[in-house]
Amino acid sequence: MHSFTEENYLKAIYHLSEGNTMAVSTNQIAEMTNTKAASVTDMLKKLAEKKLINYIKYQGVTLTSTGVNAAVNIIRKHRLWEVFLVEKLGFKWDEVHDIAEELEHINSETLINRLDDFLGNPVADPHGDPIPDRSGLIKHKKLVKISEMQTGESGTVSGVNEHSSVFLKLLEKLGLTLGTKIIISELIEFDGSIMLTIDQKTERTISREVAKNILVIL
Amino acid sequence: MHSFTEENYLKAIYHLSEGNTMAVSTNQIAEMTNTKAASVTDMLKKLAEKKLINYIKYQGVTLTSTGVNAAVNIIRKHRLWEVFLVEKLGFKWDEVHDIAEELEHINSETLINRLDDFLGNPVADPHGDPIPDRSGLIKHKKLVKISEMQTGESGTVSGVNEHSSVFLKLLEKLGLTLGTKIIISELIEFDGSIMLTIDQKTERTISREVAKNILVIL
DNA sequence: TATTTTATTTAGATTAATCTAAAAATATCG
DNA sequence: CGATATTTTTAGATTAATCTAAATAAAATA
Ligand SMILES: [Mn+2]
Ligand SMILES: [Mn+2]
Ligand SMILES: [Mn+2]
Ligand SMILES: [Mn+2]
Repeated sequence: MHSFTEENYLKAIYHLSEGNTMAVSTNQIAEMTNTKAASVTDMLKKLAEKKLINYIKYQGVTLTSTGVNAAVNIIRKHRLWEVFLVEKLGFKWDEVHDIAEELEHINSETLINRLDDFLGNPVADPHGDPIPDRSGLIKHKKLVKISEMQTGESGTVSGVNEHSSVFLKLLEKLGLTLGTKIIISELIEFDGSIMLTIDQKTERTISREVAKNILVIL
Repeated sequence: MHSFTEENYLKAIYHLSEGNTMAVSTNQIAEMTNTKAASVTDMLKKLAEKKLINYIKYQGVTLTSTGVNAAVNIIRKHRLWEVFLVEKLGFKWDEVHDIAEELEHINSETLINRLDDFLGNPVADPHGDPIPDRSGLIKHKKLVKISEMQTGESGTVSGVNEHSSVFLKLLEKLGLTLGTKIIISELIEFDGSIMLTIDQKTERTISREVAKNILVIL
């Protein structure tokens, strides 16, 4: 199969491709993988050789369909392990990412499919991100940033754009964990901060910066 | 911490040291790790440098107490993951070793201790091998090979000396899985094979070779 | 468009883990 | 004990992944 390192590059390219249709640049990959551009170029040659990416010198890269499959499979494993850690071992949602970074490289189709069944075939990980099924299919939900909502609109917190432990801990403190129902009560013009009602009870104001990183289903 | 490879060498040295008090030889390690003696020598220098082994040129190696701790911790992880795979994911006892070889290198003290609790702090893995507790303590049971038992003696199958899938599948076919009660009915002088009664019901003959690899508690 | 800045690639080294072949040490046996 | 066989170590290469510094291509800007 692919090496630990190759897998991490594939995953990085996949995440950088999400949303935009553009090719991914060498520097973007270097930043995401904490390496230098020269190292990335070397690896890109190798991945292109293996037909996992489309690579033209100076023009950036896209994943081939084989490459997408490989990346999605790693993401499937990552997210299922995160669910396991939270649901079965009692970890908190801000504690599981680093361990899942290791577990996602364990190689066994049977293992991951049995884990999937054991967990009850979850559709989302502890951060609300969708879990690809065993055929690689991802069911994306229509999510909106709180910062894009209008006064009076309501929704359910269902995802985050920022996965750092500090941010996730903050959301807990604010009572804005997944599943929480919110209603926008006021948009403060002065600094863009947002007043909202949480679970029909608490009234709270959050900064635009925080609002941009919380995703809701309307 | 230690690299994947270093961990595998430590584990190999530990297993080769079990039982005998002698120092372990370069060739033994090479055989166990599927490498060549020259590669082993290189690694031994490195492990000695890190104070994980006592190494004198041409004289073989022993683990230091730091080395033993490291090795025991890997074995703890290996065996707990094996229990998880069998008890929670429904794998059979002959299917889990290779996956556990990968999982044993996942680095998280918290993870493994929570897994331990989740599994109900098992004392033995699916092959009957003892699981070190979080302080590294191993409770060895007094086990006897069937080949060393006398006519009339009885006991409970509680371990194996051979972990290959073919052997484990054979034991299942013979009805000699862990927990099975046996009574020695006759020792066949001609070829050393052994007749025994399984669970007070079935009468069976097994070869000396098979008998040598089944361990019982009297 | 020419110049300057930025991004990317190449060249050349380094480190970890491995190997083969040769040299050196130890063990075995007549 | 000394010759022979075995084991272990050293020497020198190789491969994967990384780096720094220099060269080159592309993009931005004056
Ligand atoms: Mn994650
Ligand atoms: Mn996640
Ligand atoms: Mn095992
Ligand atoms: Mn086992």
